[in-house]
Amino acid sequence: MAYWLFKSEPNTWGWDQQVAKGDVGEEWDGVRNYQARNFMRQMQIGDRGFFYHSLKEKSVVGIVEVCALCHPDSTTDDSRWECVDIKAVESLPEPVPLAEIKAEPRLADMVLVRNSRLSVQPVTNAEWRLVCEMGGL
DNA sequence: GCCAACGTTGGC
DNA sequence: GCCAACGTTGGC
Repeated sequence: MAYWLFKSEPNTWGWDQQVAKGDVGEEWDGVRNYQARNFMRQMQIGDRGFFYHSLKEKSVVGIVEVCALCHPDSTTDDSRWECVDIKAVESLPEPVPLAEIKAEPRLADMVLVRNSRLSVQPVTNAEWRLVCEMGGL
């Protein structure tokens, strides 16, 4: 199983909305970036991901699971763009702010630190465990 | 609100 | 195929 990170502007699509969708989940649509799309193509059912709020919050707030493989993005007719579906699994007891991630030397190579603009990112097993721990899981 | 970093576009 | 110009994102 692989780990990922999904980034969203909370005023566009927030964790509360994701949770409200329940086990049905929701398309992670609107991605218009080849790198991000290519990562979504690699995802398998059951892969886990962090849900990150950008802008004012800048925190990892929850954990999601991939519940549908990559398919055409329903928000565009452009066949280049595809996305997976994800569903909320659980909230982090303690959201992990970007500042804490940056302050942790073992997380210095996280894509979130290295390339903050990429909206869908891979996360290593070690990074996953550490951020879960920092979030109180 | 500003600006740096990055990706995309289009002219040559 | 290169590179300048432009647009977008997101941290500060």
